Amino acid sequence: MKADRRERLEARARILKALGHASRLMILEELAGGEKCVAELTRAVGADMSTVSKHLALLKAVGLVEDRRQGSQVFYRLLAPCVMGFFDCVESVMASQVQRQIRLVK
Amino acid sequence: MKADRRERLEARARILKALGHASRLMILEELAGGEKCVAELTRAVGADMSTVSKHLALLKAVGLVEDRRQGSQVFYRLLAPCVMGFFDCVESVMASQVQRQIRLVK
DNA sequence: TGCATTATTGGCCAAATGGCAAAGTTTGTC
DNA sequence: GACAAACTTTGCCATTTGGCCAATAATGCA
Repeated sequence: MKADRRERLEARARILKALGHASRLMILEELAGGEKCVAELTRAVGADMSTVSKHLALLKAVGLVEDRRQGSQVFYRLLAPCVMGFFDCVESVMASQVQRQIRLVK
Repeated sequence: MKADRRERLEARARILKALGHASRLMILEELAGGEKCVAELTRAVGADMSTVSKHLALLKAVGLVEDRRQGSQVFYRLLAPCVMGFFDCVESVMASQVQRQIRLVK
């Protein structure tokens, strides 16, 4: 079915879209080093806590992180460490982009 | 430097963001099978050609694809086949999401 | 119970995104 | 040059996004 493919692609797109923001990437990088509470992540990102909380809600909604309440704090942890492996590929895209720019200048 | 990290993350985010759309994923999937002209991609995506052209411009801007004019046609090809490897990871996120839903129902 | 701490939610606004239609560009053909 | 074909760009519009602030939970402690 054609609509079937669409749906699968949209599900994938939702997850990849969640990765398409610098603050969320920073959060994931932090979480790659172990679980952290919202306050810690807020400090790392450098935005309002409400903003960070929304980013976390989004990451959770797509299944990239999980949360755990402990007392008055909420700890988040990375559910899909494999996403960290994306970066090598992304870096290579960035690098070849630089090469192309150089070629254009020459 | 702190701003340095931000910048790197934003560069990464731009590329990942470009992957966060079903139509663009479909385009990339098509291109994974070899270069294709805009008309072919338009047919595959099922949107207006102008819309597809914009998606292609975006993918090109972030360095994921390259274009080549041949006569009146423009052919696009995938520059970073490694992005296709993301999907396994993304699928695993989707799968564990389903598992979590099932756990909630039980 | 009252109050502080930690986090989430709702309200609001500016900016970005994605879509089609119409106009413009480039190439090939007559 | 005129016309068609293949794309791209521009214009416009509706929707989404991301940010802060203020208000609302939820927990811990005196």
